Amino acid sequence: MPKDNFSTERRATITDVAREAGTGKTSISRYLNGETGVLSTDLRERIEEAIAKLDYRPNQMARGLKRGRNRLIGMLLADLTNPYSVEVLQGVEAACHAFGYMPLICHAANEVDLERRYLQLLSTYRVEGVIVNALGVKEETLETLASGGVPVVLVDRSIDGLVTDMVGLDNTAAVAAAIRHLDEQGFDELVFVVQPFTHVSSRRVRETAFRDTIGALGVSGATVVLDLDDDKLAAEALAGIDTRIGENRQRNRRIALFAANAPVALRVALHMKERHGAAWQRHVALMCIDDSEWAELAGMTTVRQPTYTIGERAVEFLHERIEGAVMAPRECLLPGELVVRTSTLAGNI
Amino acid sequence: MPKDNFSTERRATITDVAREAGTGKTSISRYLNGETGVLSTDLRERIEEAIAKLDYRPNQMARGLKRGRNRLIGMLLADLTNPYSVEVLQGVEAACHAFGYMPLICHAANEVDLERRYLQLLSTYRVEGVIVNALGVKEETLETLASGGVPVVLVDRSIDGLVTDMVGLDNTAAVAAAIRHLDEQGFDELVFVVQPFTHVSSRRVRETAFRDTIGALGVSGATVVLDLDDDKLAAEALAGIDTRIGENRQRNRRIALFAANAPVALRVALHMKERHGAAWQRHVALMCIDDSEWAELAGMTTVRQPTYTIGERAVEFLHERIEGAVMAPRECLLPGELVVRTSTLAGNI
DNA sequence: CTGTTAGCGCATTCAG
DNA sequence: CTGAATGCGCTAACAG
Repeated sequence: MPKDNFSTERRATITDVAREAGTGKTSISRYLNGETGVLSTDLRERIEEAIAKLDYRPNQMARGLKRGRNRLIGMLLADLTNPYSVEVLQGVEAACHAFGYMPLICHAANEVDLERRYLQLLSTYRVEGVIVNALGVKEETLETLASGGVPVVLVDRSIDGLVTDMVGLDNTAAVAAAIRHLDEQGFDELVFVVQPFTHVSSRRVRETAFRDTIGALGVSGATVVLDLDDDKLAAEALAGIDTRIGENRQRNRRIALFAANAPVALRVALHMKERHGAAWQRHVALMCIDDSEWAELAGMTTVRQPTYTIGERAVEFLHERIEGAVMAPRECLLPGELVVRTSTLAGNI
Repeated sequence: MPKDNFSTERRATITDVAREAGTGKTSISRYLNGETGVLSTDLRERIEEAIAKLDYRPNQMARGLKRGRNRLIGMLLADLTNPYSVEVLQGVEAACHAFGYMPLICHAANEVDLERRYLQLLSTYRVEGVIVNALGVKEETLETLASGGVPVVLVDRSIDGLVTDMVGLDNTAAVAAAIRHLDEQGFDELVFVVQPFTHVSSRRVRETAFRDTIGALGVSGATVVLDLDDDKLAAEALAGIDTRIGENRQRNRRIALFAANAPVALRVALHMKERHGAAWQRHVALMCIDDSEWAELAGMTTVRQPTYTIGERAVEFLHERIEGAVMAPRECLLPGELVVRTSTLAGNI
């Protein structure tokens, strides 16, 4: 407990400190801003004492008001439930610290309305920039921010009609690598399982890459859309997968399921377990993009995204823009890493 | 895009709006604060027009500076990697919205230093209250906040020497229920696996409850400390568990592992898988507190915490304090729910 | 019903 | 080297 902190209610202000130190506010301000060497040793000591005694902390709000910059940046996340988001977040946080920013984290919980509300809120807090990983915000919503001089960098997905910096996985390469692996392991038929993808660029790119790659490789396969938010549709999709598996079995063809991300993979896995029991992995091969914590436990092959780096890079881009860099929008596509586990190994199925 | 938003750089201020609407700032302020009915229809319309035209957004910072309250509350999380945290967070967010707060989320990534830094940062941003789920912050650190008039509510764990509102799981009851279940299923020996628990109250309580309950029930058992941050120590602990399993096997006694939380359970599960192969669950029964997403996939029995409610309740408590409620510190212990899955069923092992 | 005035806590000229 | 004065955007008295 700070000595005799009698001022139990109001926090000390710069004025209090100045009075306590027997000087003017300016000197305190100078001290705070590290304009050291410009202050006599004597004065500096008095200031330090006063600050300690009063347990003074400069008010960032007031500071921001004056300077016009509050070191706040917004981070809009579509879904913290997805480990991907948390991992990216860690990179963002680390980088923020390095640059002296404070991230204002907004979790939209997959609700488009919330996304819009948060974006507005962020703008009222005058964040200096925004990192967006959103589900459905429209170009216009972000555009008003951007045209207000607030830099925006997109993570994982781009947004139609909006040209800004963006950083994410090199989906095309990742999908191709995955399929090549599956092909090498001798699977005859691939099923790509993905959430409704028309409005989410990364899903769209993955799906396209899937079709392109199997086409190029001459592997047979199809896309199945799995809507995790609609039980009825989901059930149908899963049933469809079951039939497909059955057919291929009969014809003695080896089939592999390729989930577009971890949530999809989990849903599929749960279904397969329900259908085939605890040993479901002996019946069907499953792999996915995103290396979630249970992947190792399930022995599931995945493509690991460089999530941490993605977060860092996003902040770097943002920082440059905040500092006034003016250049054409950049797109940073980082490579994924194929993590082969038993689920897709030739001998296993 | 807002009409002729020429002011591409500076955001419009209340003064701009006043000028545009041909009135004074006060009226604008009144309009913003919903003091409607106090404004003539004509004036109100002009204000609305001006606001729309200028795409004006009140500056929360300035607002907070004046009012002395910025509607910001801090949320300090020890570890977002733990699904528990994310779930609590969702409750917090929902409640914040209901009350009109904006949560400033700080993720300490299990680093005590970061926790302290964040707490300081929060105080410089003049948050109106703080919700803390921390690993190692000391009583003093929080005390300076609390004595500065900033309400604090603790989540999941209490802190020695600090008396504040706290909300979490009823650990004692949860552990007892779990052990009763294990006992009913005929396990002869229980091993409680927990991270170093001396400094984390919830772990301590769980461990005590474990010993008390097996004592009362006359079940044999022991506690094993598993330090997830120290590979060497962890390996030893896991080896210890292995021996224990071996011994009990020889004597034909049925043994069950009870992990104190999800991260511990995952670590144990991975080890068992490595040791006994994919069918490890046929060799050893494992259950834990925290119902993570992979628990269902692994068919693992758990105690599900009312995470969402915990988050909500925390905000409610905080809100009351912020509104000035003065009363003795409260402790809100919510009941867990035993989720029985195959991992601990009598016939399974 | 409406506008004027005076700060909130701080950083920044500009004079000593 | 130091301090007094000014204003950031906004709200809250206080007058009209």
